[in-house]
Amino acid sequence: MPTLQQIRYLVALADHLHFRRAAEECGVTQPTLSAQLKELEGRLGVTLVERNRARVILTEIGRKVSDRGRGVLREVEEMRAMARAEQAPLSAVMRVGVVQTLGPYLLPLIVPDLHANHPKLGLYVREGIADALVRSLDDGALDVLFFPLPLARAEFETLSLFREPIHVVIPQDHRLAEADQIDPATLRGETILSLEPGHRLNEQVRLISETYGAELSHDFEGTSLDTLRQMVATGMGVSLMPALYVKSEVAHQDIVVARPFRGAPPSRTIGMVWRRSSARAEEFRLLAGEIRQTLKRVAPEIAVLG
Amino acid sequence: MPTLQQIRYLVALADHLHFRRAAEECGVTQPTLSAQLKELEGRLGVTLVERNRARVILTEIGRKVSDRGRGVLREVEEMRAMARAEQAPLSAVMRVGVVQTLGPYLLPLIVPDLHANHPKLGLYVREGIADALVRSLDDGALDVLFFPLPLARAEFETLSLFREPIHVVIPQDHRLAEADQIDPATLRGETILSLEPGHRLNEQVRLISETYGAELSHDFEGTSLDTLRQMVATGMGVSLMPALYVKSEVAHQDIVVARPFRGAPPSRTIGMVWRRSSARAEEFRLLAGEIRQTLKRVAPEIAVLG
DNA sequence: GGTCTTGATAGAATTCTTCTATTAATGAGG
DNA sequence: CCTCATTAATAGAAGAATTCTATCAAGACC
Repeated sequence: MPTLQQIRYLVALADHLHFRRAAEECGVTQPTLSAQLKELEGRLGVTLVERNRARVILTEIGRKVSDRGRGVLREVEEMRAMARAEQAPLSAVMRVGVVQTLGPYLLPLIVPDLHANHPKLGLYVREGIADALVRSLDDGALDVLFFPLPLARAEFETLSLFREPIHVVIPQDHRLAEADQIDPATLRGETILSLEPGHRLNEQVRLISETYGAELSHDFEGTSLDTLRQMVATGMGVSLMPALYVKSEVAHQDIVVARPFRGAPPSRTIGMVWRRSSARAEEFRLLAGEIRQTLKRVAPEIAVLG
Repeated sequence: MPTLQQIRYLVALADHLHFRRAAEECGVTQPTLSAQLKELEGRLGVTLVERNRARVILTEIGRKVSDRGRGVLREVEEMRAMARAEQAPLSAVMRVGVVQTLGPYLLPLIVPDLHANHPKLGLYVREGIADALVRSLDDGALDVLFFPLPLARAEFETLSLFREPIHVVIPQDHRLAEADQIDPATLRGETILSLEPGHRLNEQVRLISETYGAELSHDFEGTSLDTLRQMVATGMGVSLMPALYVKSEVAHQDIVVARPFRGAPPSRTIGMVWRRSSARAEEFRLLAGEIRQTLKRVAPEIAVLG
């Protein structure tokens, strides 16, 4: 196989048609370039250059090979440029996974700031349910997750971002809507609508329901928080939804209303998760810091952690 | 600069996601591949691979770099293939220069055979007058010439192909047309039309005219043999033209006729010329051999040499 | 808890690359 | 015609790099 160095020498020679000057451009001596060019000819099995003593002429094949060589060197240069760009943190594509119950309501809050501060940071976002995300993170298809904690996996490193209160979502004319805050005890006997199993939020809602003696509906399970909200609006029951969803989709309309719990509200903790072996851990921590700053400003209703 | 070897290793690792197997494919030991990959990461300044002990995962940039690397290796492979194809003689582009008074009448005779025997031989043909052709050969724009000999240039190597008789071309009703062959002495006093200066044929015609006491016309000089033939047809004079042109353009029509000289006819010798330093000399000799064979068959009126 | 597999590491051997010094060939100029 | 300058090739030594063998450390698996 020819070496890149040899290709460099050939291209330089094609440019200068002069051994000494070509060698100079490559920062080597003329015998070095002579020898390597001969070696290249040997490896390719063809004569690339007519050495005329008086003059240097590329053969037809020499011209073709050096043209191709130019392409090779250009590609290698681009490869190096890619790597250089990567070295500046938060300036390359980051493949992000986020649970469905969070992505559409969190990302619009943080992405504008991120984009403004790091215009070269590309976010490739994939939404999914817990299982699929963890698998993708594991096999390297994703770099980092925004995910409900805790997530007990030794090979992952996690970092808490914020605690997001769970609110009660009820029809506007529901009896519970009368109070500004919901006493957990008043949930007893209510029908709670929840997402289908597989969502982390489903488990959490089930837990809260059990704790306060509410009935978890198994007949109707939503595939998204939006369908769940529609179901609540038809009077099929009430639901428990995270604060960022409420902020985004419930607060500004009035078919259903959201009420916080009284006292210490149930909440879910959202954090970032990446492979412990990831090369970009530092970058993720940097990112977390910025996200916290942004959230403190744009979403005071959640408790930023760390 | 990364080396091609390192790129090979990275691509192999990207394929196998396994150091030992990747090393095996590359025909080296695992520590070699490990070390070179680390070296590559050092040179690029980025982490390409997450070394998880349990598993190997490419980083995002690692994927991008290895994809680019695949492109680099492919280009290098094509370069090698080009060189390999070149090694089979008469299978690459040959840049041929030929004098205007010969090209259109010789090449149709020899190209069909050449193409049949060497389908991959590409002939790039450029016609021109002597001076321009010699300059192009000299500076490497052409590989070989078909050219009237002798051509005394120490840096060129020549090889005779054939001797082409010069015929007398005359209007059909001309007094000279009565005989089957022309006695040179009968040319005395005739007006001879010739090509403009710069053509080798012009010099030769002038010489013959002087020898036999004919008048070389300076008022009308043709830029091509075809215009010369038209001028002969209008009765402006007679002309001297080489046998292959006669065969091609005069024999099958009857406004003008061609007559050979009686006895030892004047002739021009056509040969091949290339730079002594050319890498393809052997190929040219091979080519000459085939051309001679072909000409013996398709053009018995010329004397094949060598 | 032992065994197997995997990739990293250390140090030696070898192979490649490059350098300096010199030679051979060519062309220019007196 | 004879130097002088220029150019690329060559030889041999020095230096750099790659690769190898042997070994280690960390998980995975039973």
